[in-house]
Amino acid sequence: MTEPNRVSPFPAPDHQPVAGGIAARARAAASGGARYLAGLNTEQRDAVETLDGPVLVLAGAGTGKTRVLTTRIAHILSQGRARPGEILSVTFTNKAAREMKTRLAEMLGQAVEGMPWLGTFHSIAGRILRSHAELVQLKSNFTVLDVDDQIRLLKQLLQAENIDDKRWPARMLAGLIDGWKNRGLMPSQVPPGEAAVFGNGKGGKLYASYQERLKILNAADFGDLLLENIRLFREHPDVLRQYQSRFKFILVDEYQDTNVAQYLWLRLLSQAPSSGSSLPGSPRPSIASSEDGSPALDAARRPGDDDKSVAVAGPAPKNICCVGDDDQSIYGWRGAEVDNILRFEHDFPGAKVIRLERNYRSTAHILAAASHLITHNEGRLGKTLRTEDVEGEKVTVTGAWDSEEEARGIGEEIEELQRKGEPLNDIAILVRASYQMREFEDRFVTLGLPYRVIGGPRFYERAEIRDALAYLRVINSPADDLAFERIINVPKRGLGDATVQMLHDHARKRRIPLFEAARAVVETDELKPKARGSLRGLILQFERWRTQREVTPHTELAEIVLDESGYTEMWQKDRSADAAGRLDNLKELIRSMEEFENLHGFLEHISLVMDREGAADEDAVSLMTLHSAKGLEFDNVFLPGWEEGLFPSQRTLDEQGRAGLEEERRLAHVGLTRARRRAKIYFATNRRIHGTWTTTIPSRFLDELPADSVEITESKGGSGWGGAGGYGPSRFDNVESFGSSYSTPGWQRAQARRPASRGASEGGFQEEPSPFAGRDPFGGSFGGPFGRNKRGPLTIEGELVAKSTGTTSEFALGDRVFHQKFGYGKVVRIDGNKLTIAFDKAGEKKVVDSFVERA
DNA sequence: CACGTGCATATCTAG
DNA sequence: TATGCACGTG
Repeated sequence: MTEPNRVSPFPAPDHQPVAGGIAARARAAASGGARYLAGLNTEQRDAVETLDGPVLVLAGAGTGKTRVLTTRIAHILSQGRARPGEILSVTFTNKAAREMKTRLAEMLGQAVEGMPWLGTFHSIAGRILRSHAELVQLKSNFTVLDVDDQIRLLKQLLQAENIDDKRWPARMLAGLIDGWKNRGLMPSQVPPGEAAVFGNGKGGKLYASYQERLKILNAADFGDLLLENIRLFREHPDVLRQYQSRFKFILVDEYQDTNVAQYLWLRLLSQAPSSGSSLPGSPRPSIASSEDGSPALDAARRPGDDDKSVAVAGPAPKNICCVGDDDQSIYGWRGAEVDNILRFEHDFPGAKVIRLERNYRSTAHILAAASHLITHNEGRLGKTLRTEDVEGEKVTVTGAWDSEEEARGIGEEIEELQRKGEPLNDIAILVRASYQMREFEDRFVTLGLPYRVIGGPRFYERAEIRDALAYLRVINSPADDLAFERIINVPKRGLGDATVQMLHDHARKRRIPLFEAARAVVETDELKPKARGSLRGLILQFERWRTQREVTPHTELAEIVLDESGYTEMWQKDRSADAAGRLDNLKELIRSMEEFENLHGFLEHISLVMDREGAADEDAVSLMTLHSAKGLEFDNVFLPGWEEGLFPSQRTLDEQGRAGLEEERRLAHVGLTRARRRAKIYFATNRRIHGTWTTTIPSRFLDELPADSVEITESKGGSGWGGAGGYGPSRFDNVESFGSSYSTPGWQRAQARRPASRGASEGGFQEEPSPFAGRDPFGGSFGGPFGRNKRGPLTIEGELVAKSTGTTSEFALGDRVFHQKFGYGKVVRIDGNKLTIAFDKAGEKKVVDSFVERA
């Protein structure tokens, strides 16, 4: 604080009073000659310093996007252009929001408590909605429904309408409704043709009644958080104006992923407060009349002014800055509109477009491969990434006979890297579809190679977490029917469908909540004595918990509830493999409750911000889908499964045609650009699809890589068919049948390298047993594509275990053990540090002893 | 009502 | 192949 006198004009932000104020600290930092600007390149600096008017920052992969965003915020603050509470900064994921907060804190020197409007689209929209809930027929304590609740509710509606939910699954309707909401459509705005496709023309009506039900339940789904927010703004211009003048600056991360609803929301907020009367009506309005008073933040207007005086001071500039990369738009299927970013200059006239093209992440070869690949897309804004890094290793392309060999090859390469001292944390395997992961998991388990799966079911989507939350929700609001219904018979209490149906009927007739209905029904003889007693017991328990709530801390209460309800016991008794993990999750849930003031506060935020962040300290290979890899980077990246049908996915091609292909290509681009030093692509000639082996052809994307940056290598795990590795015999040999696409230099070389003596050129491998089946040099089975001897005698696997210690195992034959993935089992064979275990559920498996513990 | 069996089905997946 | 769900039986 070199200039303490300048601190006083800045009242602490309205929401989170912070001693010392971020703005003040930022400005103090700035007084040292804007140190935060040092180290930025010209474009980055331009992106940070262009504060007035709309700005689109096209930030290619690895060009320092987050850095620009956070520095820009620091810059705004230090220039005194706005207070922390006047900057709206939106991201898609909690993770991204957290990261920005952390980086900002580093930059400004302390925890960032004072950025109340930095968050995800949903959390911010939800927060605005809560302050004005009554204007959209909700109460401020409305519940945010998760997908499960949503489905349950829709099922009820389908039943009421007598629609066969087999022909018309609730899931499908949920998808449609979600899609409509993503596009900003209220029930009345859905094109009649579209509404009719579901349930013999009842789709639109169902959507409408679903919305009605939500209001009655005082609930909103994720889509509503934005959609209702838009409605709020449209129907109450005064409220809109309030936010328009509050937010002096808007920043948007990953703009290419925004959907129409988010676009509309941003557009409303980014308009000047006084022109708020002309509201967008159509989903894609163009902003007329904005050239007039665009930039011009009056130099006289300092942030010391309060909102009111600013509003009077004249039209606020549309200081919106969107950062994104059209080449990384991979969520089209989720409603994202690449169009939003492609049309930015049109939507925000006078916009300045800044391209960040200097890549700080990857070596030249990797970057060349990724850039060249992506040029095959047509609809793009166009960027040319460049690097000053070394050339590095070429991108490798390796063919494997089948997916098992692929996994073996990658496993071996990883062990080689490991021997060279490469940390496993710097290695990732990125797959197109999650089912590809299994093969790698199996392989790593046998190798004793630590790995972690990123993505998958999110923490709060897990059944045990939602069950636990449902108990708490019922305690918190007795009228939460969906929660009550969820746990009424969990654990089993003998209260099945019949009972629930009865309660429903009663509740509907009397127009009372289910819980209320239950209370009434137990006083009657309508239920059998057993069910009645059981239900009464449950009601009494809830009433007791509600009383306890007044005197017990909420974390403790949660423990009591889980305990007394028998829920914990239910999982303790469960002997399935994941039961232990579920109990851990419950503990984790209770631990996370500590961060909140009370039960109510916890529940209000839970569905929006719960994230599981697994223990990441351990050194392990990361395994994830390409989608969940976005935003991450690793030194070494393996990209298996580059085959037609799988990648690009046939289904995407069928459903989306050319657009689908382009999105798949962007996915490939994302995959490659995750790599800092090594990118290794694999494809298999044979892959099992739903149980049957199919011969595949290499992905067309391989042909789109620049020959100069690619090296064709042999599979390291290729001992399977004579150690030759190379390319599997397939119809692929018949180049003519694929036209010219396989005549690229890379392929010619690939062809040339193939062992001619193998003479495996006649197709038809799908039907005929491979001539090489069983011919592996170790005399064992090689687990070829025909599935024989899959779990045969000791194979070469044994030799691949790099870290066999030679010490004898601490386990004895017959020991009862537990394994994270396979559950409980008995040791039936010991071989050094490798155990063969007969698992109760998973059958016989060979694992390394460090992966099991005594049960 | 709880449990077992048979059958259809099969991407990616934020909030 | 494997999982989830819808139905039928004990």
